[in-house]
Amino acid sequence: MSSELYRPVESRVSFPALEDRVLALWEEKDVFRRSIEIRAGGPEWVFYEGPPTANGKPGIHHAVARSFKDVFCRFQTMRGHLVDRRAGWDCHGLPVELAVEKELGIKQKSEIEADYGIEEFVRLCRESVVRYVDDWQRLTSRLGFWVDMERAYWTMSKDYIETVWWLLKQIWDKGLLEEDFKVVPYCPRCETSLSSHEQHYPGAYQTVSDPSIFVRFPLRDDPGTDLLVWTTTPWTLLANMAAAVAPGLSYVKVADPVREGRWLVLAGDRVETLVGGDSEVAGRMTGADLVGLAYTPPFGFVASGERAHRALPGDFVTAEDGSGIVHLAPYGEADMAVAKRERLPIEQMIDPSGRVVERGGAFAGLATTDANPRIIEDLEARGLLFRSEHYSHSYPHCWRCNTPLLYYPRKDWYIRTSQVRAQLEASNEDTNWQPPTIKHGRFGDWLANNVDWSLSRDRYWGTPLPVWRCANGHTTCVGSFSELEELTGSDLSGLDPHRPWIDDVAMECPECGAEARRAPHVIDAWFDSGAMPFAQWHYPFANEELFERRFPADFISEAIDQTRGWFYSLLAISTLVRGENSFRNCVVGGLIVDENGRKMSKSLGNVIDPWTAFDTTGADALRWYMLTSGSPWSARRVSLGIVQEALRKYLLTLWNTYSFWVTYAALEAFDPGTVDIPVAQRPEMDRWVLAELDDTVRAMTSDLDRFDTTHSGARLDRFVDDLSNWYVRRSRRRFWRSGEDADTQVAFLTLWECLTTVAKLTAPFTPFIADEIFTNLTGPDGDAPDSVHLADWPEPDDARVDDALRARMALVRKLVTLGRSARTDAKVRVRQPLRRALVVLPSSQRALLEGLEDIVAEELNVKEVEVAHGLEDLVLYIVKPNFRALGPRFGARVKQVAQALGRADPAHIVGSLEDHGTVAIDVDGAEEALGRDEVDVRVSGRSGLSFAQDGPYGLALDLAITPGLFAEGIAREAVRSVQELRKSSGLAVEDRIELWLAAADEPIIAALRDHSGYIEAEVLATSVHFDEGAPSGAPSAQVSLEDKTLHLALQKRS
RNA sequence: GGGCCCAUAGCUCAGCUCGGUUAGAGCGCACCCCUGAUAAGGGUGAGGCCGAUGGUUCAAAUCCAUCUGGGCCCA
Repeated sequence: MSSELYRPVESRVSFPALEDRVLALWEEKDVFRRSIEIRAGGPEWVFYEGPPTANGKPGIHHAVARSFKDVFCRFQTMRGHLVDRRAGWDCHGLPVELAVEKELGIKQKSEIEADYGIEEFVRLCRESVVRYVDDWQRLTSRLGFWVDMERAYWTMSKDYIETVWWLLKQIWDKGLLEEDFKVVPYCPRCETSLSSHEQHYPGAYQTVSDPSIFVRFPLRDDPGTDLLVWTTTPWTLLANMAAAVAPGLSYVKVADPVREGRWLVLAGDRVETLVGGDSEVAGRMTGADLVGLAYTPPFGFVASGERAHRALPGDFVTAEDGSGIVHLAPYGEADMAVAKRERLPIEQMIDPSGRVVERGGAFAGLATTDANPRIIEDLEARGLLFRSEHYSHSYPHCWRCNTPLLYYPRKDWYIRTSQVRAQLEASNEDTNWQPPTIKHGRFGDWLANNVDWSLSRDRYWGTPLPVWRCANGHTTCVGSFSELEELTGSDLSGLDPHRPWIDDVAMECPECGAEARRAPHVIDAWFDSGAMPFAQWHYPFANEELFERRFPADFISEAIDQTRGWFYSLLAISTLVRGENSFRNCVVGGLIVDENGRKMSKSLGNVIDPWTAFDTTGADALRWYMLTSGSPWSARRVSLGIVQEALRKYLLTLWNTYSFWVTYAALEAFDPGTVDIPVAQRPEMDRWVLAELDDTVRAMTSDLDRFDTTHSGARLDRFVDDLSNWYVRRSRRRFWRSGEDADTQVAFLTLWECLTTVAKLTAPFTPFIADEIFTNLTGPDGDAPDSVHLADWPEPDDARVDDALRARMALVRKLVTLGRSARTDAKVRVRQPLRRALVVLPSSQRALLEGLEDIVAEELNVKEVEVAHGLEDLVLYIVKPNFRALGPRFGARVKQVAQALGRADPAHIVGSLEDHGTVAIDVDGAEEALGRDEVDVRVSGRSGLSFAQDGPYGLALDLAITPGLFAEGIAREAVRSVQELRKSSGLAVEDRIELWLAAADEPIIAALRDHSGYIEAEVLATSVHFDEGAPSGAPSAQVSLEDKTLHLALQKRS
C-alpha cells in the first residue's frame, strides 16, 4: 500500500553509499545546470573561483576551502540569485615544471634544454597538468562542490593568454611595466628569481647556521693598518667592490691583539666585544674621515681601477653587530644601491647555477656554500682572517625546492606597483574581509609596504612575456594575437603561443626596422590567476557585456596563505587596469592542522586524504564539521574521529527523524498534498515547533547573508535536536493511531513541513542528505522540484510567530528537566506513575504554564501538576541582588544594597514582591524600594523532600505510591518488556500478536489483569493469556519485576 | 626586531562586539534512567584561579596595558 508514495528508508544508513546514489541522480537529472538555468533573469551574485594549481593531488584542506565556496553559492542560488560559477585551473608555473623535473630525475635546469629540449619539456608539463586536473575534478565532484568544470577556464589556453597579454599591454601603456637591474631573491637550483610573495611563502624562512667572519683589509697608504671588515657570506668576498662605513659613527685605531705591531680600524662601540676593552688606542676618527681610503682587496678578481676598493659612506651601516665596516659586493640590495651611486665595477663571480665562475681560480666550480670554508682557509693562510664563528639566523629558502636563496643581481621585468600604492589601498578600502582584521592587518600592511611586482621568470612553462626587443634596445609590447600578426606580417592562427614556438616569432622593430626578438621570459603565474576576472571570458576580445555584468565578484574565498598570492594579484591587476578591486567580499579560511595542532604537511606525514573521509563518513559529515565548528578563519583541527562525531550528532539525528516519519507515513499512506490544516487549528506542540522552525529560518538567513556558517549551523543543529528530542518524542503516539484520526494527520503534516524545510536549510551545508530527504518527502507532490537544490530558500511565515509559546515551552522543558532530576534523586523510575508534582515558580510566570501542565505530567509520569502555594513549608528562598539592574541605579552604593538584601528575611522579600511587586529595604538608614526585576529569587528544597531547583524554579514529587499506582507501574513494565521482545524477535511495528504472561506473584498477575486492555492496545495484542503455557518455539523472555519474575511469550498473528 | 591572530572543562569549541557577581555546549569518563524512530535519547556527578600580572570600574572571561606560550605573516 505504502511503497508507491515513499522510498523505504533503511534505519542503518551508509552515507557514502547514499551520496554516491545522489551524485548519480544529479548527473542523470542535470541538476546543477538546471539550478542555474531556473534563476535566469534573477539578480546575479558573482563568484570567482580561484584556480587551484594542478600540480599535485588535492588534500583535505582543499576540500575544506571548496566547502566554504560551495555553501554560499548554493545559499545565494536558493535565495533566487543567478550564481553562474565556472571552475578554473591554474596550469602554468614553476610548481608544474618542478613536478615534471622530478619525474624526469632532472637535477639542474640546464639539463632541460640540453637533454630534452623545450618543446618536449613543455609537452610534458601540459600532460602533467591534465593528469592532476583529473584528480581535482574527482575531488570536486565527490565533495558536492558545484562549479562548472565543463566550461572551466584553463590559464594555458590560447584565449586566456591573449587576455593576459592585453592586460600587460594596458599596464605597459601606463608606463608601469619596465625592465630593471635589481638584486633579487634567486634560486640557483631552479635558476630563476622569485617574486617577493614567493620569497615569503609559508615555510620559506628556516633557521640556518652561517659563517660570520671578520677580515683584515690592509690600507694601501698605511701599510701597518687594516680595516676590520665583517661579512656573513664569505663567498661574496670574491666580488668585493668596496667597504662601507657610517659617516657619523666614531671609529678607533687599536692594536691588533693577534698580529703584533699591526693596527685595526673598527667602530668604537665594537672594540670591547672584538678586541677587548684594554687595547691600546692609537687614534680616533669618524666614519667620514675614513671615506676614500683605499685598501688591498682580499682577492684580485675585481680590478680596483679609480673607484673600487675604497671606504665609502653607507647609511645602512651600524655598530650594533659586526665591526662597523661592511664589505660590499653585488649580492645585496643595499650594496647595489651604493654601486650604482658610486659607479663601482660589478663583476659577476657566481654563475646562474650558483657556482663560482671559471675565472674564480682555485674556487671555480664550487657552489657558494662549498666555497665558504675554502675561502676562510685561504684567508687564514694569508693572515687576513681575524675571527671566524658561526651564527644562527632565519634565512629564506626556495618554497618549492628548499634550496637557500641567493640575492643575485639580475635584469628582470617589473610592474611598478609601488607607484600606485595609494590606489591599491583605496581598492582595499572598498573590500569587505571576513574576518575584518585582515583588511587593515595582514593585507593592509602588505599593501602599505608594497614593492614592485617582479614579473619575469627565466623558465619555460608559462605565459610568455609579450615584449619584443631589437638590437638597438627598442622594445615593443604586444597586446593581442592580431597585433602580433600585423607586426610580423604573418598568419599566426595556428600558433601555440607558448615557448618554444613563440620564441621563433620575430618582427621588424617598428622604431628602427632591425629584427626584434621576444624577451625570453615567461611571467609569474600569479599574474595568470589574478587575471581571471578578465581572462576567463577572453575579455575584451569576446563577452564584453558578460564581463561587465560579472565584475566585480560578490564573493571569493581562499585560505590565509593567499594574502600575497591570489588576493593580491586579483586586487593589483584590476586596480591597475580598472581602477577598482575585483572582489567585494572575501572569506579568508584558516589553516588546517592535525589533531595535535600541527600544520598538515606531506613531510610530517599527517595529511588526511579527503577520500578516507569520503569513504568512511561521507562528504556531508566532513562539510558539516568544517562549516559549523569554530570560526572559518581560526586554525581547524581535523581528525577522522571528530568528523565521525559530527555525523552522529547532527546527520544521524536528522536521519532518524526522517526515517521515523517515512516509516509511519508509508504505513498510513499519508500524502501531505491531500491535507490542509491551518496552523491556528493545530495543537500547541505543533504551533511551537513551527514557531521554532521559523525562528531558525530567520536566524540562519541573516547569518548566511553575513557569511557566517558557524552560528547558522549551530541554530540548525539546535532545531534538529528540538525536533527529534522534543517534538517527535512527545508526539510519537499521535503517529501510531489510525490515519483517519485528524490529529494524526496534523502531526504528519507538521513534521513533514519541518523536515522539508530542514532539508532546504541544510541543503547548502550537506547537499546530499538534504536532497535524499527532500526528494523522498516531496515524492507524491507532482509540482515540487525534483531536487532540493532547485527549491527556494524558505521564507518565514509571520503568521506563525509565537514568541510567547516558545517561552512557555521553554518553561515546560525546564520543569521537566527538574522533574527528572527529582526522580533521579528519589530513585523512582519514570515508569512508576506518581500522584503529583508540585511546581514552584515566580507568580509572574504562572500564567505561562497554563494549558501545558499535561505535557509536564505525561513527561514525568505523574497524575497531576500543581503550582504550589504556601511555599514556606516546601522551600527555602534565597534572594540575591540583580546587579545588572541595580548597578546602574545605585552605582557605588550597590554594595550596601547587596548587604541590606543579605540581612533581610528572604520570605518577607519574596512575599512582598509577589503581593505588591516591590519591597522596601533599609540601606544604611535610607529606605529604598526594589522592584521585581531588581531582586534575583532562587529556591532551595528543604531537606527530606524530593526536590530539584534551578534559580527561581523548583519541582517536588509526591512519592506516595498507592496500590493503583503500583499496578499501573507493573503494567508499564510489562509493556516495555513485551516491546523489547517484539523488537528482538524481528516483528514489524504493525504486526499483531498473541501474548502469554505468567508470574508466581499474585499481586503482579492481578495488576496485569487489571490493565490487560491497556497492555493489549500498547503491544498490538489480539488476546492475552494469563498463566497459560505458550506454544513451544514462540519467542519468550523472563524479566524481573519488583524482584519477582515475569514470564512472557508471544506469537505473531498472520 | 615589527605586525596580526589565538589562549575558556581531559578533548573540540561557544560566550568577549555592548562588563553584571551562578561561564555554557558537544565528546570522553562514572553512576543511573528511558526506548515500538534512533549506530540514539535523558538525568546526575566529577572536571574551570576563563594563560599570567597590573589597571579602569560598585562590578572584568568580557575593556585597557604589560608579560608568557602557540600559530601565521613580515624584516
